[in-house]
Amino acid sequence: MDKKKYHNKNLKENLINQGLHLLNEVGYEQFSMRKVAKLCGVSHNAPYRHFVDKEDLIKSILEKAVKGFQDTLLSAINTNKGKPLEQIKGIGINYVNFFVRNPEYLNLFFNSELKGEVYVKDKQFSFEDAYLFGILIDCLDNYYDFLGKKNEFNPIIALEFWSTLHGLATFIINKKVVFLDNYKDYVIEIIERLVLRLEDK
Amino acid sequence: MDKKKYHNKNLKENLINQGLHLLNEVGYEQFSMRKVAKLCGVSHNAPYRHFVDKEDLIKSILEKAVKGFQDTLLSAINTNKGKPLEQIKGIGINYVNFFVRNPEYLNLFFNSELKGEVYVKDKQFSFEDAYLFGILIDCLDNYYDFLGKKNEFNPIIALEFWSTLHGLATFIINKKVVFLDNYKDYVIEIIERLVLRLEDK
DNA sequence: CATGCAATGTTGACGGAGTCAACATTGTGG
DNA sequence: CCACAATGTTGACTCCGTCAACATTGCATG
Repeated sequence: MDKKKYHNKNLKENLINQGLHLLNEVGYEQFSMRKVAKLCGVSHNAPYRHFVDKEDLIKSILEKAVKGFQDTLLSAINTNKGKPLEQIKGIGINYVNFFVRNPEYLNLFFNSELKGEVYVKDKQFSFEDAYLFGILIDCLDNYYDFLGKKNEFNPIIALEFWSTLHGLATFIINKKVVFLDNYKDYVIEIIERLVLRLEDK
Repeated sequence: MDKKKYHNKNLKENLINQGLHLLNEVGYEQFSMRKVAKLCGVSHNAPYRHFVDKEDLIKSILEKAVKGFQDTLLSAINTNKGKPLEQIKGIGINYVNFFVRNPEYLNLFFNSELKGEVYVKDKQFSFEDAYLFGILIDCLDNYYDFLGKKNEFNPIIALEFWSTLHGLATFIINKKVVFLDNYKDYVIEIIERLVLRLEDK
């Protein structure tokens, strides 16, 4: 084919895709610019024509990975249309599941900046990354609307909900908590405790 | 002094201390075996007489760092003797504060294994790392005792409490949530919401 | 169509890193 | 006192990120 061509035409996209695979396979520590270049059948310096440095490439890889994350959350919404409570539970479960299946991303998503768009600006605080939590917050907001008390929605509730999911995912991935049978049941239990409180106050 | 001596007598301890400082100053990414060796005024291979590899040295550094973490939590207990509720709140605040002041440790503590001693073994799940959460769980257990319903203590409550704190710390450190004024007030608010539920059920 | 420049890719080099092997020094127990 | 284990040094190897110099390609402009 055109494998031997000097100009690749879409090397940039290739680097991102191969980089994504490499990251999943060997993890962040073993990830290297030169390995990605080799996977693309290109010299060790070719990537530098498309990314200013390693961090830049990784950032692009993460943007793609985040899309997968968002799809996971959105699927919980789409399979529970008209049932906002079920949507919330589904998002919680899928949030944890995603990181259990892709543990490498847990740190990468939250350590680097990605796109730092402000999502919600409250009088108390602001959520700084629409990519990562926009869906969850919209969903909670929607639930309050469903309950007929839209104006009672307090962003701090979203923050607490989100924090709990995230901590839980962290501990499960790193085996700080080991569930003796399927962990999903306990994730659901915690989510239900959280949801219960949403109604209360 | 005895700087020039061939045998250092306590190089191992020195490597851990200098390594701790280096880790705090330059972060995990920039941390290197050779830099630590240089800080100790020793050849680049001397550390290998005391640690089998880089991971081994870092593990030792973390064991020391965890002691600082535990001290932070214990201070909340000691300054609130006889007031278990205040102890819990204090632990929550100090937990978040510790990682805000030492953001490097957030990932290091929870990604590597440290000492994987099982702390609580329940019929549902087990907490696998006494170092990291033993104090918090004891404190919650103690609070239930104080309330006169010791047998109602459900480990899943500890898991939820702990997860929330951890997620919160993660988001604050990585600026996913930016508090417009002092973040501590909001941490307290979330902790109080958590504590409130401890009494309920 | 020619040509010249920007975009893209290659080669080579550099220093920093982890770690292995061979060697040097020291401290200690018999 | 001496042999051996413990500890430290030197040098080498490979991998890595990245810079500089050079090569090739494709496209726009005349």
